[in-house]
Amino acid sequence: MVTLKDIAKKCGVSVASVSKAINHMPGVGTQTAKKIRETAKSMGYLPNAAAQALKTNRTFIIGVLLEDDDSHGLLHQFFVSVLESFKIKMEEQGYDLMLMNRTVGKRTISYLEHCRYSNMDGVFVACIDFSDKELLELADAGIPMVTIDHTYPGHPSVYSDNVDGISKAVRYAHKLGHTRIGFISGALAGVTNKRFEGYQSTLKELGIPYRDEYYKVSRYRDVSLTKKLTADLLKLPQPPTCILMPDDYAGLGGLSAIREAGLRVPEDISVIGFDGLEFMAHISPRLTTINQDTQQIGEAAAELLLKQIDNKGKEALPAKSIKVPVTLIEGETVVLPKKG
Amino acid sequence: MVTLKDIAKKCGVSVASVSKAINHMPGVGTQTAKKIRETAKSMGYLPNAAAQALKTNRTFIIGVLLEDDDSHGLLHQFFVSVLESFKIKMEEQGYDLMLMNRTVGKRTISYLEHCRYSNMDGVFVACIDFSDKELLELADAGIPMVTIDHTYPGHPSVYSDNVDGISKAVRYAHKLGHTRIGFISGALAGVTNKRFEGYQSTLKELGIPYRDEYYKVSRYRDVSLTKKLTADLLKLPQPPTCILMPDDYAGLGGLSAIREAGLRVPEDISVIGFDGLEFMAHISPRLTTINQDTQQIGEAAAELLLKQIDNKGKEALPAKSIKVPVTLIEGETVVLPKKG
DNA sequence: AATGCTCTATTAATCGTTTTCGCATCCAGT
DNA sequence: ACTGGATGCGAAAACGATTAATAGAGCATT
Repeated sequence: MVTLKDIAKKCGVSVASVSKAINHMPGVGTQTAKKIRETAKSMGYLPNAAAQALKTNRTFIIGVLLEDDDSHGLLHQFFVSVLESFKIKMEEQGYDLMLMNRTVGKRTISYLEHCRYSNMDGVFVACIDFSDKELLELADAGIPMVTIDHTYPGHPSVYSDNVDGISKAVRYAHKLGHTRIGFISGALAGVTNKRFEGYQSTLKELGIPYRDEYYKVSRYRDVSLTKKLTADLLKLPQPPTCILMPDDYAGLGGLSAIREAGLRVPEDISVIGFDGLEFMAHISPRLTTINQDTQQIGEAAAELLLKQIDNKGKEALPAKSIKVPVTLIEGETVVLPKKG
Repeated sequence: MVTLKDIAKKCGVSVASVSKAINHMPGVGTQTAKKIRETAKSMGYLPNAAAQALKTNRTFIIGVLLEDDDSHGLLHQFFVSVLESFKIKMEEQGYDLMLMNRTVGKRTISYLEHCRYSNMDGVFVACIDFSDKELLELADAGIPMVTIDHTYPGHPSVYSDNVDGISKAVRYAHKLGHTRIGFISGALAGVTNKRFEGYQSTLKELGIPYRDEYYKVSRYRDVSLTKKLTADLLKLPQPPTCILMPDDYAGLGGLSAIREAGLRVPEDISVIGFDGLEFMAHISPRLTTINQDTQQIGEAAAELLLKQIDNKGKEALPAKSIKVPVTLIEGETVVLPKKG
């Protein structure tokens, strides 16, 4: 392994000069600096991250927290898409992404401990259960952090315009003639509340009375629960003609319940999803859904996190959050309702 | 931040003793050691990873290479599932996973450089293009490495029993009465060759003549190319009655081509996928497919990598690889062929 | 010629650990 | 009482980098 010392010896200068030359710091002659940099390159020098971290207290490591209830965060298409975009942006700035966890070598540690142990410069959080004690602890630790879909006091976050998303869905269904619009939401949380708000307010705006039996609480990405709740909706004496799903993936359960009830989508029942997962475009019928702009979300998250990191130590930033607009993707699952 | 020094001061002992006590090394009295460990815990001591890495030359960081042609490795369900399982196993042993990349801070570096810079203890590689120059460079660097689906000389790997997988598919189709069995494979590579081998040999065994026009080369996960090739197969004067797809995801393209040709699955054409992706179980018709045991693959990969890491410096291991059995998941996409 | 200034380059301290080595101390065995 | 081997502990040298302080050289100004 080539170290500063090796380069120093070869160039006949001190280690300090080499360090300065390589980092483009003042205090080294132009000629010397050039020569140093050249030999460094020719020797294939690479700084030692550990040594740098130890000395500078900066690791350029970002922790990624993608936990799900069933610990399958990485399988969550939506979050992974956001992560991809986040990753690209962060890498441009020289950061590495490390997956966080609660077990470092047999014994269990907390997220915060893992964070401190690895000396992470910041944390990216996208998950389901934001009320987790460990997350709160992490949020309180003063480590730069950005969250998706949920805001912790003192930290910035990025989220889709959920109110508008559901509103767009309801309006679209209404435009095509639906008035009996059911809504199966995810578990109760910030995002869900916003969506419910959009649901209620848009119904009101359109002059459609809110019917409590048309609203069900499922869980995000839970296919079987969503399937069951969809079946329940279909059993109502006067079932909805259009159903909004918690998300595309859970929506698969909804579609399956409808099939099993002997009904067809969209001829008998219309369905609208949420997320805009890639693979949904390839299955039949193509799901009409509210698309979350994962690329923009990821980039915004990166930006906010970088800003926080740069600002560390100075007065706290006003923790600005960013709301990302959503769009409706017109698929094949919404048509005029049958007369009934 | 609590350091060994702080603990030493509080306990009235030397830093050396503290270090030894905490690491359960001999050379410290039982009493002293106990006291040291207790105060360490009470002070909330956590070792500094950078310092440890610098001193010991071990980082407990594993690089994860999940690149795809279109750089969407994380979106690849199959690989991500394997990664999940790998991750759990590695974390148990105290390792952290870091996503690898080619850009660290503006300038582009190679995988190998990234690896060296961060001082990774090992690398997990799962991707498509194994002939990438940079990968070869990485494989030659003598860093512990494990690959999925491809074997580099000198390194262990884990892969599904691809020969048997396709063989199972062909046999299953044959058992249900198919003799015109088409095969759309992924791009030519190790895995594909194995599968083709299984295809040919099983046909032969069953006494079905191999027909070149029934074999097409697509690319893994490529929906639109697979769609086109499926359409081509259907246009044959005597099209196959059952088609094996490169993988479940690409298979969506196949299904879509069949629909667009005005045919139905499975009534008109039977289809068999490969992978056993989770979400496939939720769409209709449920895809009959060859399931890869992602959990076992991930665990095996972890095991092999750990063994290599432990063995570092000693004589090279015989680079044992592991073949993981596959199973056929009976879905709804294969039935008796129509007479024709 | 003395003074002051700018520039370059070096010395040395430091980050938090691990680990080798040496010095006491203590006890058993003679 | 003396030797010899454990045993417990500390001093100090690394690991590879950054950075403040410092010293020397060169040049211009008075």
